[in-house]
Amino acid sequence: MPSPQPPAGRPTSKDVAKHAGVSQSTVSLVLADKWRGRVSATTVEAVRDAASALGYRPNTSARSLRLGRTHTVMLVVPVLTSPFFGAVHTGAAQVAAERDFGVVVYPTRDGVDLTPNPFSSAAIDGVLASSMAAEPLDVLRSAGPGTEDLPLVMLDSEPGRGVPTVNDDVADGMRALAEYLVDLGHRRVARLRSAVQSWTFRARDEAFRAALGPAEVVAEAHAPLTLDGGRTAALALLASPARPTVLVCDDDLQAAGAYKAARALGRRVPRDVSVTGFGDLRYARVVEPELTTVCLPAVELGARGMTALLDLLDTGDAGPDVVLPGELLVRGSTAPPASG
Amino acid sequence: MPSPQPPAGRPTSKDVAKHAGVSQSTVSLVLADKWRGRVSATTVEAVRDAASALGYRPNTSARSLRLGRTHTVMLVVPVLTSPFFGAVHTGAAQVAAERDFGVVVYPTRDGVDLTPNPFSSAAIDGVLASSMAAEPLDVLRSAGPGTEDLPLVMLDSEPGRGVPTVNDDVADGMRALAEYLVDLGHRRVARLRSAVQSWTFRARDEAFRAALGPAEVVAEAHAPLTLDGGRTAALALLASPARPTVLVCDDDLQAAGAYKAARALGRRVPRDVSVTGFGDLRYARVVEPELTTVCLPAVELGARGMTALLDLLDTGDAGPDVVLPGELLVRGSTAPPASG
DNA sequence: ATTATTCAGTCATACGTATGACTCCCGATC
DNA sequence: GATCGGGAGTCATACGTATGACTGAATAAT
Repeated sequence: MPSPQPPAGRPTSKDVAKHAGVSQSTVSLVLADKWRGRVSATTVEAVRDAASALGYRPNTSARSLRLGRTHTVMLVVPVLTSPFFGAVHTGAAQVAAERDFGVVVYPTRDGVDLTPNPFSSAAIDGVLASSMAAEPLDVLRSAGPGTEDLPLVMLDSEPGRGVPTVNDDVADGMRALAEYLVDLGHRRVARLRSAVQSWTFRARDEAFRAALGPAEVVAEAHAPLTLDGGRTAALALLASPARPTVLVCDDDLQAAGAYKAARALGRRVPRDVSVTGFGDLRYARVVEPELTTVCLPAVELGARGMTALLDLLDTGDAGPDVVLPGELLVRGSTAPPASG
Repeated sequence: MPSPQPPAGRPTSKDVAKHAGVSQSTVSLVLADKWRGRVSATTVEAVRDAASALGYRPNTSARSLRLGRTHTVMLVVPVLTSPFFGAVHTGAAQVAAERDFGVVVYPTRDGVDLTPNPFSSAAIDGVLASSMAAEPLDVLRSAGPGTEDLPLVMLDSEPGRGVPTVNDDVADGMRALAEYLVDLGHRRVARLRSAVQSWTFRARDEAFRAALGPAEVVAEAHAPLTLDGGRTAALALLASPARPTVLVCDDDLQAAGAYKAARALGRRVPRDVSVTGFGDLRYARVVEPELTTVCLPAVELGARGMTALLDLLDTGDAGPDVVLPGELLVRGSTAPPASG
């Protein structure tokens, strides 16, 4: 006949208390490091010993219930398969882990908006949202009651709209790129832009055009940030009667597609036409010739964004908007234009 | 003088109860769909109306505390920046969302093992772990007390060790690849393998060798699954005195590196040397010529894995081990060996 | 010697939900 | 007329934690 099992589930603070010969409150105090002036050093020691002896880990649900905070935030990204957003996630997750926060990632599937409502199933203290198609505030508002005032930090979004932002300095990168191309001698530029018209893409384009000086954009197309999107659009641009000498893409993967278009048309990169990308996570160095591109600090973007969000949660202030510098990486896909 | 604010936080089941003129229990019963035989149809209606009128969403922490289950699982992957694991995540997240589970992702950083203990900060009902360097069971055991018996499903791990698995049929893909290469006329094969020696890589290699027939592996190297890892190792393999006519890589990114090595040595792909990859998420079609590779159904892998895990949680049974077919995709990087 | 202060803890309660045990009422059965 | 059965709900409690209010003893100040 089996003796009545002691529960033997995960140990609770009560178990620790019993083991250390104190009350549950004391355990809680000690483990929350709020015992100064309330508990003696020897008791603190005893509680700590008991806790580690039993392998005690506080119950997250109970703590969340009590404190009204879940210690979990949501990261909103367009897709999960992009190395760029993977890197953003990496940076964000690292900071979150250091500050003992969990991260749940929600993919918007590239513009398809938030359905089903992701906030319904997860208990979230805040949101770190990166470049979305719709206005972030609208998105949150439409996500159901109780979410309007969820603390929010935006990545790569327009500053100064009442939401803290952490951005790449896309403008600076594009400016450097424009100046470099002009110096090479390019005057007729084709632009292969993103199909989705979010702020960050508009900002890039404006900065680029503003820095073109003697050169001008003679052809332009919009396409998804994919290999095939880039290839198809580039096919048209390269055949443009305006005869652009360089193709400036909004994304490295688009640029890789442009390579294929150029090849299909019998044009050599960079001899017959130069190509540039944007982003530089993985693709830029895979292709041949390696791609001249603007490198964005994706890991740091995620890290700084998460830092701002957690600061916002802890202190009510996310700190000043952050702008991280991009960097122009000159590689093999750009050359002076073919004469003529 | 401000009137004493009604709390005005998120509405609770008690608020719904008051609004509907019933007790909190009744609300709970109705919303959990357990009212049959206990609540009349009209009351059910009233409760539902009140709930949606107030925008009530149950408090996840309280529910978790009460039920002892968090409705959250952890997905363990080597890295976050890989399109392959991004796709696994996509599939897993989708299934989880459908069954109202949250997913938190934990990256092991490619073999660096689980530190700090990820299970301490998150409250988790189960783990879906994909190809890790260490034995999964050891990893879980070492993750601290209380985690040894966490429900677990493994992706791409050896079946029959007491843990439910969901695998790609890597063996079949490799067999098809070997036969294809032999048919092309290749006899001297170089193998560029993963640096980490987990089961899935061993299984691939064994299947490949077993199907080689008249051909044989004349050179072999281990390297990280990166561009530079592939390039460096391929440089040595291609210079091997055994003069392999084809380079079979464990990963598409490695294969892209091999392209660069070949180019550096003045060898053309596929005229002078054929190259094959493995995985096929994004990189395989970016490179030129496009890569002959074995395509793995990453999204479905994640989806089936999550399905198995949630079944395990719900019914105590994960169902039979799953094996998903891989597919040989013949593209431009393979050709008959150069004569001689 | 009395009062005030500090120290070292404990008590009790609340967070929001889910559920077994209970009550009450009305119609049917014996 | 007394008993039963079941329909329609409510009550009370537990989950594990955190914390403001309290207590008792010892020490310091007056």
